[in-house]
Amino acid sequence: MISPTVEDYLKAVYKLQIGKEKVTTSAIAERLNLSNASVTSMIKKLSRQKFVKHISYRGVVLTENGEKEAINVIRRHRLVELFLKEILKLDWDKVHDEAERLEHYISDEILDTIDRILDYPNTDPHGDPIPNKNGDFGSFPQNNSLDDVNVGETVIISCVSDREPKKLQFMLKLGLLPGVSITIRNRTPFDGDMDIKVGKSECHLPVAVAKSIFVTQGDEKLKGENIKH
Amino acid sequence: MISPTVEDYLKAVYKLQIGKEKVTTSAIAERLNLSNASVTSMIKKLSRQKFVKHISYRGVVLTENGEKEAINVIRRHRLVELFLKEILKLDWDKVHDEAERLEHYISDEILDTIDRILDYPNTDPHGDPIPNKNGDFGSFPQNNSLDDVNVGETVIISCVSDREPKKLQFMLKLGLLPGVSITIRNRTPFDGDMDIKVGKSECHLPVAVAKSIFVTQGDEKLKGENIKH
DNA sequence: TTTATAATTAAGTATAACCTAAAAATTAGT
DNA sequence: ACTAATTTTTAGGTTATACTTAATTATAAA
Repeated sequence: MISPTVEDYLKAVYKLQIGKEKVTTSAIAERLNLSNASVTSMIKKLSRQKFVKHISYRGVVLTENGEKEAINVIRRHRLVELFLKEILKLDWDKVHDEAERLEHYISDEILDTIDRILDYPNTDPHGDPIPNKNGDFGSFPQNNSLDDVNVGETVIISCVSDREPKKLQFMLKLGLLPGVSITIRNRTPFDGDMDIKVGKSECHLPVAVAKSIFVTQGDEKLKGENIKH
Repeated sequence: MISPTVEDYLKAVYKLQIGKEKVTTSAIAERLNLSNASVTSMIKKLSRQKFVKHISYRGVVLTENGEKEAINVIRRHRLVELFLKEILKLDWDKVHDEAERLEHYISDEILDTIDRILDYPNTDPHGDPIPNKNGDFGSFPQNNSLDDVNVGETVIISCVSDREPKKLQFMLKLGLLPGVSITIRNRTPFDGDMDIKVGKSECHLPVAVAKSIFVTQGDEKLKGENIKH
């Protein structure tokens, strides 16, 4: 069996690996808030178990099997999140932390069931894609950070980063949810904060929040078809 | 925090304590399949944490707090079982094992929610009572083992023991579910097997199964009002 | 009162996951 | 290319949880 801790490492490597070909020890250490030494020794274990390929001093890459396991945890996490939100009506900003625990204890049978109940969804409550049972994510349009969008442009929120309940509550208050269209009105020089239009109202967005919101161009096809709020 | 293992011990003590005033080390050891020595050392730990009162060589009793925690785990277990059966439509004989794991990881908030969704039920899928949030079980009529019922009597199944999927599948096949009325037709001498009438059909019941079925007298009020199959 | 049974203590194993400090390898700056 | 700074690894722990067998001690039964 694969321990919760190992699952967390695999998930971390998977996420850090996106767009790169190697993941460094210190990147993992930083993400999981551990010392480099701890990470090195866990890497050795993961390597022994053939979840990663490790070249000393050169970082790690997930093996095919490691990636399979990582995607599986992500699938469990995101399906559980959506289940908690849609079926149990848990608050948007709370589902992440609950799923973070439960993802390690959901059996395949239960997972299949909630997948069916939710009608095989493609995105979780934050807009992140849910891989299907085979580990395929389907095709999603390119995402940019809202922080990188030019003044005057109109974009659609595709997903928001999920780990900070405080930020999520703030976004919820402003209606900044996946699927929502917004226009950049203005940018404050120096600090990078922005004024945006959401629906009919205007509001001010700290740059830290903008960095946590990912968007697609307004004219592109809406990301995901089953977004439910 | 209270570990899954400790929760299992508390549950075991609680169940063994019913009808007795002390629980012995060996009774716990037998139920959990552990050596007496292991149990003794865990008892010391539980005692330090004030979950049990232990008098050396004389057995243990749950403290008020220990009982509270035990009932809480039982509540989580039974609500999860019912949730899995009623909402996720998991097979009757599978819910016990799944709940055995999940009971340790369900937050209060999620538990409250499933309690509400199930409309504050009183009994789990095997007919066992579910304590409410305050730890009260409500009043349930006296249960006897089907094995103790005389030939000719008609009784209603109140609950069945939940830990043996094989037995549960057998009962399910014969329609022996909580709430169902049965009549004892005949008993085989020596082995104690019985012939019973369930609905319109007659069937033969091994004594081992009869011992796992608990019943109330047919004329008494039906145990629990919210039994759903 | 001896004997059988049950419970406890002693001593140790196994696993999992983490740490600091020191050493070694790599990378960056000049 | 060489030195310095940074990163990674190794060495050598710690802590926590939960289990074991074998030997001892206490209790209960004959």
